[in-house]
Amino acid sequence: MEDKINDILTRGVANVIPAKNELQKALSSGQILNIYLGIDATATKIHLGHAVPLRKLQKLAELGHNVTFLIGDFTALIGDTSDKDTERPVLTAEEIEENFKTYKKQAEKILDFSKIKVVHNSEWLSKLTFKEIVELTQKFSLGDFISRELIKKRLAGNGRIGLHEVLYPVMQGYDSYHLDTDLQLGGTDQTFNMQAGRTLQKIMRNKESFVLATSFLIGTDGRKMSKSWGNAIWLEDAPRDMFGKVMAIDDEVIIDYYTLGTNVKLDEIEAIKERLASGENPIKVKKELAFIIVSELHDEKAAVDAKDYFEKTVQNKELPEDMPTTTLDPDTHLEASELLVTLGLATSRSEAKRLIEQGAVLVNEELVGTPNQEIIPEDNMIVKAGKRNYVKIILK
RNA sequence: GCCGAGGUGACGGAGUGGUCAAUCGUAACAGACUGUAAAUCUGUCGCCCGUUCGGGCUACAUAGGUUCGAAUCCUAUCCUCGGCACCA
Repeated sequence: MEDKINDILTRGVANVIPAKNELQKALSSGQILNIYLGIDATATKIHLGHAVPLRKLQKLAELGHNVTFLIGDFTALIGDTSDKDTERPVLTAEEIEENFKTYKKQAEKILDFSKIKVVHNSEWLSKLTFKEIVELTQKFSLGDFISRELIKKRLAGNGRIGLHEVLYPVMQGYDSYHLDTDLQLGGTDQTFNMQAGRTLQKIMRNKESFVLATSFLIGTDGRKMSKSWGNAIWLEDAPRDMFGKVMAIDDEVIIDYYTLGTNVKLDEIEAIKERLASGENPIKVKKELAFIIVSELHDEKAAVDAKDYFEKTVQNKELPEDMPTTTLDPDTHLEASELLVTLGLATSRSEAKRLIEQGAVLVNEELVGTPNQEIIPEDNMIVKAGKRNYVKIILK
């Protein structure tokens, strides 16, 4: 119990407001807390970084707290046409449900929804009257809003700030009030908005509540893991891809991945840190990490296969046993460049030509020298273009 | 509505009459190297054709036009952004 609380309070935590030890007291008191985490209703894909607060939510649910998963469908329902940057189309209620279904399928790898209540904030936000909204806005100060770094920058430049943007923290704060929240979770980018909930709980209920902001996970290229950078490990990545992506991370972030991306116990992670510090080859540790991540998000069998595949194809440069096959007529005599296109190893003949000229194409382990070299297909002939793409030819 | 800026390849962003299939960065791909699918280095990065070297086609919001020649100039249209105005 104490261990679990300690884990919740330290692992991947960027900030606890008002203070870590206060939250610890609340969590240890035996009291059942109202806890929630909100997501954008447009979200459909989850990556390992998104999963950080989800893991925390799950652990809190396991401790028996009253945990709510909130779908922020209200802004998606009213649309946000003035804010073109974020491309928020108006979604119908059906689309929102559809989105959540895809989201949930992935989130279930981490969350046990039988322990977690799901709500939509349109349920209460759409019912607020203008009078109520005005009263709510009175409780916030514009100064706080514009003193944020990002807003300041936009004000200083000629970036435009829509008035409605001021209302987002207000809405989020009202969510928190409506759920009578004791603790709100979110990524550290949500800290400001989450604090609005504290503000309202204090003013309207005279109740102290907590905000726990989780850290970002570094992506496979060293920058913050993000949808738009293309450096994310997605929960739905196929096991072999996932394994490979983990292997591609910088050695320096191995411990971050253990901490933020797995459920490995903190003291075990300490031991791993020791091993790395003592000069153990990082690739070994990284392989263990990749194995754990794949096991947790898929299953152990998939992890065994992915590890095996990685060792064979990447480390030993062997050909995999189960490579894609294409059936060809024995009479098809094609030029090498054409063959690559028909096999789907290149999208155009120009590309095929380039690959051949770069020495990337092997037929039965033999280098193909020129693009117009004629290839006579044989049964079980293996055509390889680059390190990772191969096709086995089967004759009709 | 008015004024201003602008719409270029996956993205960011140069180019403002020929030397532009279009600088550069990122991403991607290939090769070398490596404990790794990392990093680094090198190369490639519209399509099609002929073995180097070239040739052709399609492209710089859309449609026309000027010109021997346009991503670059003109006209119209559509769209984006910012400011101002209007809002009975």
